[in-house]
Amino acid sequence: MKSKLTIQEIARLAGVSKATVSRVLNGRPGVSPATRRKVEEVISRYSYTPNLVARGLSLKKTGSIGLVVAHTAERLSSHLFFIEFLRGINEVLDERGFRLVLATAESEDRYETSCRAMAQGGVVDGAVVLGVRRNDKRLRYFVKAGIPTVAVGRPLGFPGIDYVDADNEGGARVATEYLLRLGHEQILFLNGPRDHNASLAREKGYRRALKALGHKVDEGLIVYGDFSFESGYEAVRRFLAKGRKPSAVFAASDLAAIGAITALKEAGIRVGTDVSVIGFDDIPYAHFFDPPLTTVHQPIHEMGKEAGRMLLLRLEGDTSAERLSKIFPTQLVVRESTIRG
Amino acid sequence: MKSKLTIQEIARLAGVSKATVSRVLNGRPGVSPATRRKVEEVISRYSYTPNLVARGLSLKKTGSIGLVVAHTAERLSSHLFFIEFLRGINEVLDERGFRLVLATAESEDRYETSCRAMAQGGVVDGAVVLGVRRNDKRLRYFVKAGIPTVAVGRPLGFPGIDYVDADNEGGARVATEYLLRLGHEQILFLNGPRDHNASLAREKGYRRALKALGHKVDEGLIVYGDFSFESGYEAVRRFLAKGRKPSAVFAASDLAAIGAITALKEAGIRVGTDVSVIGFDDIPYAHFFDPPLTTVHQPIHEMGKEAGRMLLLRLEGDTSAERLSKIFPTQLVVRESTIRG
DNA sequence: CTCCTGGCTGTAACCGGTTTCTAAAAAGCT
DNA sequence: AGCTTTTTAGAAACCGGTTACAGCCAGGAG
Repeated sequence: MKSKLTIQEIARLAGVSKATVSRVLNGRPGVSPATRRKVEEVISRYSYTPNLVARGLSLKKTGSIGLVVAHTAERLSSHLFFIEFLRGINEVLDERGFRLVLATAESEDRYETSCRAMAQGGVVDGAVVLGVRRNDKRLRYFVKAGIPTVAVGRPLGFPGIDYVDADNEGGARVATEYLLRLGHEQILFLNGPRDHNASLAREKGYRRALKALGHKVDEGLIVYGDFSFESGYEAVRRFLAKGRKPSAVFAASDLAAIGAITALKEAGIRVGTDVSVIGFDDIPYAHFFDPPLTTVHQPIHEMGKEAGRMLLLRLEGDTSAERLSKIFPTQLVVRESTIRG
Repeated sequence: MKSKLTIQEIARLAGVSKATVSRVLNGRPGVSPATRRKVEEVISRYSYTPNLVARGLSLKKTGSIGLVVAHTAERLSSHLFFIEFLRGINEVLDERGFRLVLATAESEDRYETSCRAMAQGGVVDGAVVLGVRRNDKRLRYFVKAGIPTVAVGRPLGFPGIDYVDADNEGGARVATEYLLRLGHEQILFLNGPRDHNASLAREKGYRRALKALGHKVDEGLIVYGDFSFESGYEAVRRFLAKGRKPSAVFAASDLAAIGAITALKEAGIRVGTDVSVIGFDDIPYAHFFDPPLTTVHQPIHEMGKEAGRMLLLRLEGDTSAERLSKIFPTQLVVRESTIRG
């Protein structure tokens, strides 16, 4: 069994003290060129790497960032969001040597304990919280622990927290207006969960569009779900079962839109001809669907990168009280699930 | 600014020593009920949580598991694999209080340094490596550092490493035989990268099926790609450009299969009628495609859970030299991208 | 030649926990 | 009551780094 090399051991082998080795490792001044070379030689010969946990304890910096993502159970839509976001943020953080630590769980309570451990246990220097909700408990933990945090989605109730968000309201509004201009009157809105901040913003956009174009809001056309395929599917089935038939469907996620399309197809209704459907997210598969899905695009990858940049800024000492935030524009991508205008 | 609570501080507040607080925290014996209650009271009043980094240094256990995943650039197929796998393994690990730390990068060299830091820096107790290749460098790092590691995919060249894998060979064989029985003669095989172990196994299955049913292998029908949509799309275009027309396509990933279908459609070839296409993976969207994709299903979620269990076993002291491994059966899921038999 | 300055290096304290060892106190036994 | 055994609790060492501080030595100025 190889006993791990310690800085002490390297010091002994190089005939110097721990302090000197540490200085060499961190490129600090105060070491003569000759000694430096000698130590470096030993380090590379034994291919020594310092123990990051010990360093972390000493510096009170771990080099890890927590990525907190809602219990993932069956939420494919958030999955795709997650993966794109992950790629974006990792790109930025990895460049600076930060690692990502995941906090994600299926059940609410486990979720909470792992969040708490992460926030208070000092295992992360910063955190990114995905899919913030009203009065988000997870966010509260990080704030209380004094850990720099970036929220993805507007963190209502946390005035000091930096965030990135997509222009959910604008996107929903543009999509709804587009449907209205196509001549649709009855637009079924399949929203996400009631307490999800993004849902609120999208609903606002939906309502605004109707008002702006002089329509009344029919509350019976607004349905809440959880962004999933099933929730879209079931909502449309229930709607049809009541004997009503939507002229258009606007879903707050692509997955729910696909669910809706599936239900419509089953009922013999032709999507893109008899009825229009618009989704939200523009997941990478949206243009492979049958029919290719018209949807509201969010620049998720960019949002991930920006979240990473904000966090780095804070970690590298930007103590300005100024709250950082960036809202990314969304864009309607017209494909074939909407009727031709 | 709140100065973080330390065990020292709690000890002072409770009027005992650090050692006693530590014993209470870890439920160790040797503390009288009265003292224990007193300490617990203080802990909960100040809602103190021990610093996990310090604990990690002392115990030489961090409670973190590294999840190493190939540079994700544009590999959507692996993304979906990744997310499903993640859910599975997290389910098992979270239950035991382990965190997941990601090592993933876009560029090869960054990837390597972050892997090395993870392996040698003592930040993880164990590791899971996804998508192993021939002579995998990443795997080597972990082995050298003596960190328990589970590979996903058969780790050729690492006889001692535990692994989970899908029955790639069997799956490919069954799919190919199915196509042959449908009467297809010219089966274009869109494989993954040459050095990917899963690719090798799938190719073996493809060849075996042909031999078993008395067909010759036409080497010109085997093409290597990278599992991506584009690679499937381009491969089929090139094939068609040569004036050849496949009677069936078997792709080593669903994404590549979709790419192939797209190229075929563009050429006016009807999939499921003129030609059959089979994918591999059964990504969650496979049945939404047009046409719904016939594919080889892998129980990714289960594989994730099993990888987690293996790792836990090792971490909890199973030092048996016996190599652990589990091969999960794959299953052909027939939908509508193959012609009716 | 002495003194001062500045560069190099080592010692020791510290980060916040765990654990071994030992002393004191309490309990058990005759 | 006196002695042994057991329980309880604290002191101190340790995990593997970083860093403040102090000492040493060489070179330059006076």
